[in-house]
Amino acid sequence: MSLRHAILGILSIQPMSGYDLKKTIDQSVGHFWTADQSQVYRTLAALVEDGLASRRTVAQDERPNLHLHTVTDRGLVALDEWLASPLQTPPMREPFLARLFFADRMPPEAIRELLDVRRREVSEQLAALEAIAVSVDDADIGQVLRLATLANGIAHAKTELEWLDDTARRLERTAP
Amino acid sequence: MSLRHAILGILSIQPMSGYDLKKTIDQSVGHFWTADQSQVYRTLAALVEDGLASRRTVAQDERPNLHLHTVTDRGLVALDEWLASPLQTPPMREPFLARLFFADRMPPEAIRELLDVRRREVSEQLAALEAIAVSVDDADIGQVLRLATLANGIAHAKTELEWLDDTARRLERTAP
DNA sequence: CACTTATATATGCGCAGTCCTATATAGGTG
DNA sequence: CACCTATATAGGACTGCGCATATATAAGTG
Repeated sequence: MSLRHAILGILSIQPMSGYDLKKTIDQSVGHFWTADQSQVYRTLAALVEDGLASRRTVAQDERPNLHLHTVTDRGLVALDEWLASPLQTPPMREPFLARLFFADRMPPEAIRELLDVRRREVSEQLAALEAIAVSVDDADIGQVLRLATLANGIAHAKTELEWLDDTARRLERTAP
Repeated sequence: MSLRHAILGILSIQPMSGYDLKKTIDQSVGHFWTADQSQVYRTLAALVEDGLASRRTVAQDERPNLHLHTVTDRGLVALDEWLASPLQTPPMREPFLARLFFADRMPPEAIRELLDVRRREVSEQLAALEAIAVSVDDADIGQVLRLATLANGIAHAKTELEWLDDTARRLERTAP
């Protein structure tokens, strides 16, 4: 649904090829959005088709040609409409919690292991986020907002780790 | 992917009709999973097709007939295999953060409003979760795990609210 | 020369899920 | 009697997306 809009947003800051767009998504907004490579190209094609972006083939000497994508005026309007449109909370779907909910079918040590694996994953995520985050003084609104999205991921990762500790403790107190 | 398994899990606790299953999903696991009604029926049909569940038509006097679904032995095996299988973290997708990331295209008061709307939504979610949560002493492992999934939602909701406060404060300090 | 890697774009296949609509039974309400 | 609500099941159309694969250019490596 809003990969379209995320792409419009990125292209509105910096026109680029599908290839660079995929890399930008992974690097700059990867902490709150992911996109399959083929889906990026498909979505770009759809945006051009709908007149929200335009493409210009750029010949390169030492690399294959690329399509440079730029947001059109109509694209900017669509982007701003999306930004101003009512928030619709996406359907909750937490596969890890789904497992935990039914995990009492497994022996206690398997449950502990499940929590441990989760802890390792979240720890890695947290480390990756903290490696990106930099404190900025004298920031403009855009920088503050972008940093806030990072801070969001960091805060939730820390909460998840605390909750894992708490849950593991409760389990130890319960398991025989 | 794991609606199949969530359904197997629920049916392993209590055999029921598709209709009741949909209600159970909304009420009991709604804080970490949602499912469309038609998808519930389709998934049930697929489970029966694959021999993981069986259905028995139950005639009712004062209501339409229903299909009572029970997990088969093979279904229980599939459920346990899923529980023991490696966790695969789902792709990150946070539409709200996506918006916030590009929100500096909007005037400051629209950004404030975006944060406020989010705060109201999360507050409601938190209230709903806290209304369900009950403290239980003398709980078995299953109860501890089920409560933990609730506690997870509550912890993250609180974190989100704190982060919203923090972000709003930073914005006030930045905006002219 | 064959192979691998990076750059760059794109299609085919198929699944899971959403939205909408249809169908049927039965009780309650105006 | 018409209408609404709850119970109960299900199909059609469509979308977004993931995975695999194909294609092409060019540089570097063994």
